[in-house]
Amino acid sequence: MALPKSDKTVIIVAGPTAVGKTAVAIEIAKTFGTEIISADSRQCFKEMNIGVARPSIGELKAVKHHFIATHSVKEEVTAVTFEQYALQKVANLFQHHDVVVMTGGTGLYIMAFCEGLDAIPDIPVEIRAAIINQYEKEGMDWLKQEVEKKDPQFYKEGETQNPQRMMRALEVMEATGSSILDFRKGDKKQRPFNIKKIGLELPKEELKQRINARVDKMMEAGLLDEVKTLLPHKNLNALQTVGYAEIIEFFENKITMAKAVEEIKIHTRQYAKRQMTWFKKDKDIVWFSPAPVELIIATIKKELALSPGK
RNA sequence: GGUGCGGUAGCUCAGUCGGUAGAGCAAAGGACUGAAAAUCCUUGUGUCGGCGGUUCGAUCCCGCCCCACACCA
Repeated sequence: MALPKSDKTVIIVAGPTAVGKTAVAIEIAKTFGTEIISADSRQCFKEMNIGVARPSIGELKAVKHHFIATHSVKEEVTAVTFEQYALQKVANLFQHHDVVVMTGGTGLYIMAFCEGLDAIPDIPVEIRAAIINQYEKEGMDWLKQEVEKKDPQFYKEGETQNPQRMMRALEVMEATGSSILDFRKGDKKQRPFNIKKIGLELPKEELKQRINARVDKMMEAGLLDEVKTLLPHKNLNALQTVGYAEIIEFFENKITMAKAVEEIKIHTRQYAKRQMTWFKKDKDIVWFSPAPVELIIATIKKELALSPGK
């Protein structure tokens, strides 16, 4: 590609939950006198704080963060929302900074930012609602029949056991008349800036202990109260979240509090593993231990000095 | 001490009218293009409490013992 090389760089700090991304990102941002964009599908909600491990007030003050507590759980936030938000934000920040830091654990959001998503027309809300409604009433068999009938290609190649993917395929077909497969070009967009990706990882046992400790701290910090105020919204997508779903079950007397806490720990571990599976596939990521930060920063500085365009 | 009910996968439990056993959860691995902290896929595992007896064959039937729980004393 003959695109002119940019002297602007986004440093992305990825990794599993509870590995210590926030602290590292803040140190990097301080080093470069810049700001942070959070790539987290749950920390963007202003009603969710304790349970999503939002950075502390002190941390947020130390370095300006974006996409934190910017949206309401009542809004629909997706990977596309993030892609647009982050591209806009980065463009603004580059007016005064050469480096911007992005950190977060939502792999799809980071991918959307770095490579873009294939353009698919917006789906009218009525179509989506009707499909969800009917799926809830008639179940997977109905969904499969519909997709098999209307988008046989997807039925052959897609994940026919996965209701979310099947409903997505169906809504695209019904709204556009074309298969979602035809929209998936899979080509990666070029961004007008450089991207450096670093990953943070810890030995499994150590991460487990950090997760356990963090969950206990969340309980002490008042997770129960936070979830209680969100009970009226329990069906919203934002509330389908580790740490919230389990406490909701407790409030509904389905499980004990001890059980809820135990399940949060387990589900957080499973989530961390899924994150690692995603990020390990990305060969652009250079992996580090979260400590010492100095090593990470020294490596970044060296790379930036070598990087073309400046 | 007596009676009852149990002891089966890491956990909760199902099952075998006698032919060496299975679900859910957990665990391990994976996928992922507009719900992604979501959703989905794949895969183990067992001296079936112990010792005897009956039987061609016992985890299943019988006896004794051990352990847990409940009730009665």
